[in-house]
Amino acid sequence: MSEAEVDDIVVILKALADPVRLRLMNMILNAGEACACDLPDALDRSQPTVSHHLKVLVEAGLLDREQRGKWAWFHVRPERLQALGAVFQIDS
Amino acid sequence: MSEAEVDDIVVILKALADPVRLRLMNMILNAGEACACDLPDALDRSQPTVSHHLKVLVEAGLLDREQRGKWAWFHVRPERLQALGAVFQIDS
DNA sequence: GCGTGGTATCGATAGATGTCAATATGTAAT
DNA sequence: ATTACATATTGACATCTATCGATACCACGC
Repeated sequence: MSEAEVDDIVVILKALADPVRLRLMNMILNAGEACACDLPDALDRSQPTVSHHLKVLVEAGLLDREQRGKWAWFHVRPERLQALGAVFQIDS
Repeated sequence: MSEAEVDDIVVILKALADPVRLRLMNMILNAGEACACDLPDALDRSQPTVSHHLKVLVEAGLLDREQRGKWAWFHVRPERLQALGAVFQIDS
């Protein structure tokens, strides 16, 4: 594992290693997509806090952001999760 | 995903979400086992720092500690890594 | 028991992080 | 343009964390 690869995987892991963000990922995976407007209530966090967590996940490459009218919708990027799996299975 | 399950997975993710600990896991996975005595040099960190990181990994259930004479040896607990995989593949 | 060497814990410190209130920015309808 | 509402950014704060030096705690051989 190169130093760059370690750093990249750490970005993914840090993004997931928070209860709010893990629940976000789980919800969006299960639903297929989610509107930011529903998330503060669903997570019992303020709107700025949710916005912050969404940004972390997008910057880690784990979520895609799509603007629909005034609403922001988010999807999981599965290939980014697979990068995680590759580290801990049959690999060097 | 229950709240307890989220918290448990977050413990695993937090444990892995550090470059030193990720390299530790990778090294021990590849070698099968590792002696604590070799790790400060291998990771370019002080002995207390490495000891701290090993403790975090053991407490997350990711490593087993085995005392052999004066030396401490560590193994990966693969079932704990599989718990991670279960979250992000075919699951609820 | 005593000394030696490996490992863990303590204390301190600098930097990162989660949270929210306040505010700014964006988007669309009127 | 103006209003309304969805989202992002800023600023501040408390908490957590990675790190190391100093020190304590083992396990063994003598």
